[in-house]
Amino acid sequence: MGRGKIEIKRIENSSNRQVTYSKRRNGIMKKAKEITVLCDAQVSLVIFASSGKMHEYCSPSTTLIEMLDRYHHASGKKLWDAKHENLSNEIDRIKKENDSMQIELRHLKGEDIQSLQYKELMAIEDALEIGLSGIHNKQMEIFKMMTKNRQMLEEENQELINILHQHEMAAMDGNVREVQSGYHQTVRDYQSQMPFAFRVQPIQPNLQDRI
Amino acid sequence: MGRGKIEIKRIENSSNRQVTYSKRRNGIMKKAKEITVLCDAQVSLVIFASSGKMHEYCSPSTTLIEMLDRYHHASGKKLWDAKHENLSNEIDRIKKENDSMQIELRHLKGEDIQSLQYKELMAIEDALEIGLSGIHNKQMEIFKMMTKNRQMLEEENQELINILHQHEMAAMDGNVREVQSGYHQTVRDYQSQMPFAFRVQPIQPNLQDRI
DNA sequence: ACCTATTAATAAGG
DNA sequence: TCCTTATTAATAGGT
Repeated sequence: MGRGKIEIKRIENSSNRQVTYSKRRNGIMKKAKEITVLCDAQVSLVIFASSGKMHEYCSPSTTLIEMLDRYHHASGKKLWDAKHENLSNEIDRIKKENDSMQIELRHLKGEDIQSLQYKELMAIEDALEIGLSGIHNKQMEIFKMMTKNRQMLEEENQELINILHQHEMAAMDGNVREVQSGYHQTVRDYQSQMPFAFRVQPIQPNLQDRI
Repeated sequence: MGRGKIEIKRIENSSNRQVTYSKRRNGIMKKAKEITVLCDAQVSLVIFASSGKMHEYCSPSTTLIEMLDRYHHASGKKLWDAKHENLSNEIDRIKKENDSMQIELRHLKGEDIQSLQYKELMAIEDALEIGLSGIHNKQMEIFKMMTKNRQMLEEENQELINILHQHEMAAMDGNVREVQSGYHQTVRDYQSQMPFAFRVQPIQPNLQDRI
């Protein structure tokens, strides 16, 4: 029912698929509402797009939970117990994952290694050394950054001292009134003659957060 | 879409209502199947007629339970009783624990450390060094054990060589008959004069498993 | 999001 | 419930 007939098979063009999805989703929702009104039926409709986004409809005279209760009664399928079992299984699975990670962590921390065999010790040693070298590289990187930052601050300081010195010299020359009245202008001039990097602005804005 | 237009309101004629119900129910089911195939969507549809009779559709790639699970996550609405709520909470808790362990593991392995702060790097470094020293201690222990074991084997070897030598000397002395007839007795004598540790018995029973 | 030619759904009747 | 068919509704493709 459109400009052409389409086969009922996955729409490969993803943007067409998305458009068709939302049109047809609206269509189904509308049909669900209509059958609810026309025929006194009760409908629960849950749709997940392939993107994972969910839409739902539930007839206004009921709730999803009530529908599921009736489903349970009508079909005999135990949603609750099955759900319970699923959750338990998932917990078991995750707990196992947890345990093995915990063991790995303890081994890396040098704990619980009494019963380990030589090969296992070697593997752990390798992992630790790789980790340590990664950390050392990162530390070196930070160290270099700090050194560079310190140098820049020192140069900036020196420059500021020089400027201050010039300022004092100018004041000592006795031209006090000009200095007082033109103070702000003067400072602005000094700023404009300073290279950008030496202005009083954080050069490594978040450096303090990392140290 | 029929011989005439109808208003969307309850169909009062009960037999008309029933006919329309089954036609439209089929229509919705068909639409649900179509959107599933066309758009990669997942649909769960449960319909109760006013008679109480139930019909359902669920996309073949999933189950109602799975859909409800996803519903739970996507909407945040609680469908389950307290028991299930507890299980869900436990899953969340364990998953969080899992995640933090995973992060810790990755850090110890020198992964994902780009965004770390200096203090954190130091802590990881300390942990790695402690772990490494634990591993080294254990390795040293194994090494000492192996060395000791080797020494004992060497001494045992020497002792056996000496004994063999004595044996050969006795044989060369020409007392061949006595050696032949008394062979087993002789060996037993030699064994009884060996210190316990030098007997041919595994001194570190499972050493081979550890190397 | 809107348009519209075309197909699909279905109301009424048997 | 199934068939038929006139009619309305949904929607595919394009803008």
